[in-house]
Amino acid sequence: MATIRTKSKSSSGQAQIPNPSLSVKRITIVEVAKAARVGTMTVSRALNRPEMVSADLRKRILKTVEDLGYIPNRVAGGLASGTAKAISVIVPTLNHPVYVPFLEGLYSLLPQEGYQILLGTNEYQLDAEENLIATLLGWQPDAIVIAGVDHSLRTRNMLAQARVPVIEIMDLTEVPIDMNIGFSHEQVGIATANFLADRGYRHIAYAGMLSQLDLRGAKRMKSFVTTLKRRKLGHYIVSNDKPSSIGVGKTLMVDLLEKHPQVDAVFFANDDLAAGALFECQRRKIRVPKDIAIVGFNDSEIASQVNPALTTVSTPRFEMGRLAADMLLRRLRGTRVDSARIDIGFRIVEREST
Amino acid sequence: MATIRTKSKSSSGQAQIPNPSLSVKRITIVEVAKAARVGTMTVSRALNRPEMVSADLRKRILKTVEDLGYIPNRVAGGLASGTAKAISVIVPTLNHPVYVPFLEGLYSLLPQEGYQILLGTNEYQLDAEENLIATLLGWQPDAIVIAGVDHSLRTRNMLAQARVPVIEIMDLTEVPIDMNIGFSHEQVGIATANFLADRGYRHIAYAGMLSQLDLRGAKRMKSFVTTLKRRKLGHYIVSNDKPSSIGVGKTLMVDLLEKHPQVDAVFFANDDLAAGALFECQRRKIRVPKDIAIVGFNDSEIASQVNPALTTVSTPRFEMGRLAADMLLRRLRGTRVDSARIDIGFRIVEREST
DNA sequence: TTTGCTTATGATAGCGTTATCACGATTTTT
DNA sequence: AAAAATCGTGATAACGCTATCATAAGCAAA
Repeated sequence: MATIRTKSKSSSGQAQIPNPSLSVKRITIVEVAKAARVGTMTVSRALNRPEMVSADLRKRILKTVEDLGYIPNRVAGGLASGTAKAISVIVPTLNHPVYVPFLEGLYSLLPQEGYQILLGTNEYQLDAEENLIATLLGWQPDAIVIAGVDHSLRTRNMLAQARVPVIEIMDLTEVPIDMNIGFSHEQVGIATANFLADRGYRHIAYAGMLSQLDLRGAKRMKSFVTTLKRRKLGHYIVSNDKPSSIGVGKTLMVDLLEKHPQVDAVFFANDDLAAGALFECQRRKIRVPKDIAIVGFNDSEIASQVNPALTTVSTPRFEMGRLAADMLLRRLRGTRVDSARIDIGFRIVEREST
Repeated sequence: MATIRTKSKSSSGQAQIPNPSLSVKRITIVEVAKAARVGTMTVSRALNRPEMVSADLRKRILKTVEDLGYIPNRVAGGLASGTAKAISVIVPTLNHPVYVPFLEGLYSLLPQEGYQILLGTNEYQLDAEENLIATLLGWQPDAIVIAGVDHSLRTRNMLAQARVPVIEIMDLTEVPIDMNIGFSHEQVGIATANFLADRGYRHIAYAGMLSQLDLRGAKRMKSFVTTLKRRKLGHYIVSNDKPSSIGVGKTLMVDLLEKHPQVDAVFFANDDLAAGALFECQRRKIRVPKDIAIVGFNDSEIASQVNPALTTVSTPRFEMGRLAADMLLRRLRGTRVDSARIDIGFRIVEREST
């Protein structure tokens, strides 16, 4: 099937906007002040602390601002005030269902308080993280949000020296750099192992990425396996180091069935993987949960919609983002934040796949 | 199933970082210059245009920078140079499978060239778009990327007056503000209608959101229906104004089967909706494509993985992002960009659901 | 040798805001 | 009525960097 493009004149001529260097001078606060016959400070106040300016003057200034189409230069304002009204956010990747809901949680609160989010992704490379943080710190953010609690020493130092609120999310640590919101991945592994063992499964596998690529998954895997061992049950591991996706879930399932045909339950590193595995079972007419039970992780939408619906571990990602934003805002307002470390918990959601 | 939290001391005491206002003075370029016994300009050059500084001096300066842990203040630099090295990006929402791959395309090129992405979402509200743009323009971005080609007059004016490269994406228009990369949603509607009609389907439906919430979907729907009419085929529409998701796909399918039981093919506004509908068919033992054919839109991963795999319209989202980034970078480097409007096309991918 | 041309470095003046202090004009208190 | 406090406004000096011009040193050309 060939790519379809519009038949007619597909691409028109030159770009229409002239060279910016020739452009007319932008309107600054000085122009506004002149036009409104006041000082620049009064304009600044009318915009930022309206209650400090008398009602009629404020009205006049706001009208002038509107008429001239003045847009305050945040870069200049940031330099002058020392606070750029920006918050740096570092996540491993956007290409994973976990981080988007978390970001939406942040976006649901921060912009309306005037904060711009500066998003950086390190694509799971720990060394890239250091550069990324240096870059993001250069914007003089008012706070930093970073996924995970396992950072290089240099990263920790840079973050601590930034002398700015830092919040580590998605995982828990006993020694946060500053604030920390998340849940215990070790506990997830234990709970899931017990859940499956209690339901009578005897040959239980973990499937996901390992090592650097999914540090938190590795934590779940470790405690999952330890728990199974303690309960003297068969345990198996299949892994794949490609970025997580439905297709990789299929591969993992194929792999698992080949290597360990006796397996009767699998805990996947996330719901996409679990769904991919489920689809593969459908194709092979393997009955879920009768022949094999599947447990996902995150409670993404897909988990509740497939047939059979997936048992999974519900993690409050949106809420984590919102709570993180809320804690930061309170901290930035100067309010004391009394718990620097919040265990937001998780829940096993039992559906039809176990 | 109760939420599980770590048993022990769940939240520890106070945040560890002291009040920023008490903090020691940050290291600036002046400190570096003093320590390296050079002028500030030489430090600036050593960092930004290393070829302008003699090799030994450069080495000394870079070592000093390293020793002191100096991080250049981009806000100050941006103010001084007039270019903040930032690019504003406006998308409707993150909560939709289309925008993330597009953003990844941008992220695959812009940060490595030193540009920070300033991301804003308007959650589909056109009036929010104006505020958002004003906010983002305040950062003096070097360029602006915006999803869609249908903007309010005010928005168009603000963008044009910003005197900065603007690139509209995801859709095509004859009158771009500046640059434009996308494909024709009208053509998608026509092509899909013809595709289904040619395969013998006679009672064909469109299912998706309508109106403001999905302007581009509405364009597809319109030309889809027009084409069906021209071919004298039955056409039906079901819609729902909740944000698109797998669950909504199920609802739409339920709705459709109830209102128009004679339907034999459906074109969904995206793959998530289509997948949700497919899952509902599975539950009801409706055979796809025998009883009803399903076509999705976007070629997201889920489309190729479900059973039966979904026929869908492949849209190059990542590539669109990458191409947009590439065009912007060339423009920012001063190179002439010879086509201001690119029709990137689409492809119907036939799989098992038709 | 003198002149001119590079090249490497530094001094200085902004960039567009906001913090701060100062100053009248009011209002309140004594 | 005088003194004190409060309020609204503006002048000015940063904020930390880079553009620009000036200068010194080195070297080639005349």
